[in-house]
This record gives sequence, structure tokens and C-alpha cells, in this order.
Amino acid sequence: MTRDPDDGVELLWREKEHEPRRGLTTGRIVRAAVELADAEGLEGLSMRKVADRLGFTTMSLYRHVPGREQLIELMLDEVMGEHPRPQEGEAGWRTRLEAVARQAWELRRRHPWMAEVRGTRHLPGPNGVAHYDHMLAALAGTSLRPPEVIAAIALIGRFVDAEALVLVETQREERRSGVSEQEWWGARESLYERLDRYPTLTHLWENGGWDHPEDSFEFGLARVLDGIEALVHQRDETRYEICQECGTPLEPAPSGRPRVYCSRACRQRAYRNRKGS
Amino acid sequence: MTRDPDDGVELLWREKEHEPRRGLTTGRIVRAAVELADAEGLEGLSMRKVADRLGFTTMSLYRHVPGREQLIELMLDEVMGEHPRPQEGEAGWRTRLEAVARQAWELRRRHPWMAEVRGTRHLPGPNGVAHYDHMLAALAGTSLRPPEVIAAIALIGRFVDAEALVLVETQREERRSGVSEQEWWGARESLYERLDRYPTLTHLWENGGWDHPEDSFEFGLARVLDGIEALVHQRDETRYEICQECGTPLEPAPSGRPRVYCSRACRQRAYRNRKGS
DNA sequence: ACTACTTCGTGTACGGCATAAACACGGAAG
DNA sequence: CTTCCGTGTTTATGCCGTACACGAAGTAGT
Repeated sequence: MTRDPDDGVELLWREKEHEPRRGLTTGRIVRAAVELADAEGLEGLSMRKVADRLGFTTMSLYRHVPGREQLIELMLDEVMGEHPRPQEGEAGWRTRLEAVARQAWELRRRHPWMAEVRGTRHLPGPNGVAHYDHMLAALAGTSLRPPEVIAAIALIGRFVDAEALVLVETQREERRSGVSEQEWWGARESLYERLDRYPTLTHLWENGGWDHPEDSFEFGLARVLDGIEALVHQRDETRYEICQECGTPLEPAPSGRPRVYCSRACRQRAYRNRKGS
Repeated sequence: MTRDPDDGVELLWREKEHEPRRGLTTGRIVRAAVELADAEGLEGLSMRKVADRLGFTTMSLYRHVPGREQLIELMLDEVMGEHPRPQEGEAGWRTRLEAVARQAWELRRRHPWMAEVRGTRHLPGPNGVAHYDHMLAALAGTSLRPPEVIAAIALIGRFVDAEALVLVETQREERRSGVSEQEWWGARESLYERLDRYPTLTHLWENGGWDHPEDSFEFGLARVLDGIEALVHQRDETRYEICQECGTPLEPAPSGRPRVYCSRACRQRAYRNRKGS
């Protein structure tokens, strides 16, 4: 359906359909697919199984959804809507950023398949954009330059996704094999026999490096936030620089927020130029 | 072949076979598979195509390799062998760690499919262990505690993999569609029309946040290293703590390296206890 | 030299996947 | 009443990993 002139933007941003009592709907398909993926992971998500779950034939889905890929995009935006309402406390940027990272982490614990979605050209739906805006807001008030704000948020996002990915993989393998990760690695005797020749490895082993491992998400989040904090401090010190449009030195803004242009005129000129290109 | 009592450790750690003039070999299969995956990505790697490339039937591969999954593990260790010889310069930990991260990054640029491999139970082969040991060594000399060393290295590894993953995905989509990432996103007019209502997004947009984006790998690597550095400084200040075995306060070690146990007796006791469990 | 056994490669077949294309049916519009 | 369109179905194509039965060829034992 909807031979899309613009790749399915319309499908993602469609307003809510009034769902008929019976029959298929995009919304119903998406929800069934989310349930299925929650239970079986993304690779267990097949058009057949979604259709079965709804009591229709496989091909019927294609009347409402262009294909599997698009279905996954719809699923993503669907679950993005589960994010809690952004509450506008005036906490510091680090508190807010940490909170936002934990929310993303929570969401991926509820829907582990989110981390398994591949591809860089996913159009954001309304829920996705709202959440992205919310994340950016946590850093936009700092002295970071705009591209740094964006890169930092992307870094946090990739970090959470990477952690979620290893989590879902360990869980899947534990379920499939019935053997816990610790047990499995503990039973690899024939591997450990060969590790004596590696000095650092044995040194860390003898000093209990693997006895009480760090929580990987907590450790990594703290490190990444520390790293961003270091950059923020650095930028705080060299806060006042030059206008991005005309190059004259910038005065400190009375609001304390970072400035980019020296005057409204410059800002508008830059904006027009960008629009033209 | 090789119905493995211990899941293929033997296959990974096999000594080099003398390869007969003609006929199949595990090594030949692995190398052909690496070539194929380099060219077509991991999802383009099929047993049929590997066999075709070698001029044999599909099923012949199964005489030398248990299945696709094991083949991928073999491929991983194969390319791990391409890491440059670790040179023992006495640089600082940060320099060494950065170098090691860049090496891993380089390797993933040569073999993008490495980042696409999923699963947490990959047995390391000899090359993999050597590289892991080398990475750990970069941090083992600092005041970080052993579990922190391990977690930090894991963090770096996941960071590199995550970056490599988005890189390979953009490249694949660019090749498949013939449209560059920038062009594609630039052409999503019908999306941008809807973004006015999001304040931070438009603020950053107007201030040129997307005009000259940060290099994602460089930015992230710097942040993560900064984050680890912050932890190292923190540990430097509280370096001398208590013996992990008996709990008595630790004296500073003459070598300046971090200590874990107060005496050789405690260290040996701890080692014996761990072995027993 | 003859036999039994192992090793290696082949051919066929099964069940799973996404999806293209043609078709069937029911209700609304002309 | 006819036409058309939205919706669901049927059938078929071409991928995939791999189980299984078989054949050919080499090797060891007698």
C-alpha cells in the first residue's frame, strides 16, 4: 500500500487511523510484530509469524506495510512512544543526560530487539524525533558547540545500543542453550589451559580481575559521561570565541548560554545562506 | 568433522596443517570466506558461495567446518592475525590505549564484517587472545583495579565495534542505492517540514550543528579516553587501599605499580582458593 | 592380493525465509 | 446494474543452512 513518493514518511507520520472492528490495520500489524519481537527477538520476527499471530495469510500484511524493513521502522517509532513524558526539572546537564541514557536503557530492556535493528537510514517518526529533541536539550544549554552536542548525543545513543546488544545476545544464548553465561565460560577448561603464556592475562587473573566484574553498563556510562564532562569543562574555559558568520570576537551573552553569532543580523544571514544551498 | 568435545577449541587452536596440493582444507575455506565477506559483508556470506568460489559443492565444506557459525569464528581469528606486532615502546597508557584502539579500527576498516558478527560466546583463538592480552597490558600498569582494567578494555572494544558497525552499514547502503548518505538525508524534504515544532532541534539547526559534523570515531574515542583518564586520576589519588585477601591496609609498592595483596602469602592463598572453586 | 575401514566429496531433499504476480470477493460509486 | 477499488488469498520464485544417503579413492591388516 501507499506507494510512497518519499520513502514512507507518510506512513510513519500518519495520524491515528480509526480502527475498524475487524480486519487488518497497520497499527494492529505493528503491535503484533512488537509482541513477537519482544518474545523471539528480531531474527525471530518473520512475516509469516506475524500473520499467523493475527490469523491472516502472510501476503495480507503487504497490503498495509510495504515490507519487513518498513515494518521494523514502524515498530521502532511505536515503542519510542513509551518513553516517559520529559519532565522539565532544571537539573544540571549531567543529571539530565544520565537520566535520558537510563530511560533509553530501560526501553531496550523492555524491547531488546531495538538494539538489533541495523541500518543507518531509518526515518524517525514523531515519537523518535521527540525523544531525540529531548536528548539534545540536555546538552544544548552547555558551552559545547552545536556539532559537539550532536556528536555527544550520538555517542551516548550508540553506547546504550551497544550495551543493549550484548545484553540481548547473552540472554538469547542463555535461553537457547539453558546454560548461563558464567557456567558456559567456566566450562571452557580446554581454553584456559592454553592461556598461561599470556602475561597480562594471567596477572589480572591471579589478582582477581574476573572475580567481581564491573557492571558493564554502569561502568561505561560513567566513563562516557566523565569524558563529556571533560569536554564541557574545556569549552567552559574558552567559551567566548568568534562569530561563525563574520569572524569577529564574541561578547559573552548576558544569559550565559553559548553564543554562535555576534548579532541577530549575522544569525539571520547565516540562516538564509544555509537555506539557499 | 571433528565432533568436538569442547566446542571447537581444537579447531581454533589447531596447529597449521600442511596443505595438500589440491583438495579442501579448513584454512582454504576460511580464507575464501574472508575474501567473500570482505566483498559482500557478513550477510552475503553463504556456504554456497564459499563453495562456488573454491569450485566445490556446498556440502563438501561441512567435512572441514562444522557449520556457518564455526566458520565465522575461524574467520575472526584468522584476521586477528593481521594485527601488527605489538611493539614494546614505553609510552604512557593513554598513548598505548589509543594506538590499540586505532589498530582495531583499522582492522575493521579492512574487514568490515568483523563488526557484524553477533554472539557473546565466541571462543578466542590464539590471535584473538594475543591481541586481548596486548590491550589489557596498556592499562594493567595503571592504578586501575583489575576489574576496572577489564571493563575499560571491553568498553573500548565495544566502542570500536559500534562505530565500525555504523560505518559498514552506511557504506553498504551507499553501494546498494548509489546515493550517498548526505544526499539521501538531504532529500528527505517531507521529513524536515515536520521538524519546526521541536525547539532544540531547530535551535541547533539554525546554529549550524549539522553543517560541519564531528568525526564520530575521533570524537567518541577522545571522550572515552578522557573518561578513562578521569578514573585513572581518581585511582591515583586513592591508590593505597586494603589487601583483597586479609583486609589489612596496603603499603605502597616500591615499584609504584598497584598492589592487590599485602604479602606473597595472601596472594598465594587467594590464588589457591580461587582454583578450588 | 584381497578385504574392511576411513576420508573426502557429491546429489538430493527439507523446511524456512521475503516477496512478486495473478486472482477472488464484497461493497461503494457511477 | 455495472464498474472499480480496497482487501485478502493462492501460487510460485529464489534464496538460505544443513541432514542424510551415497560413491570413489586411498590405507591398513591379514
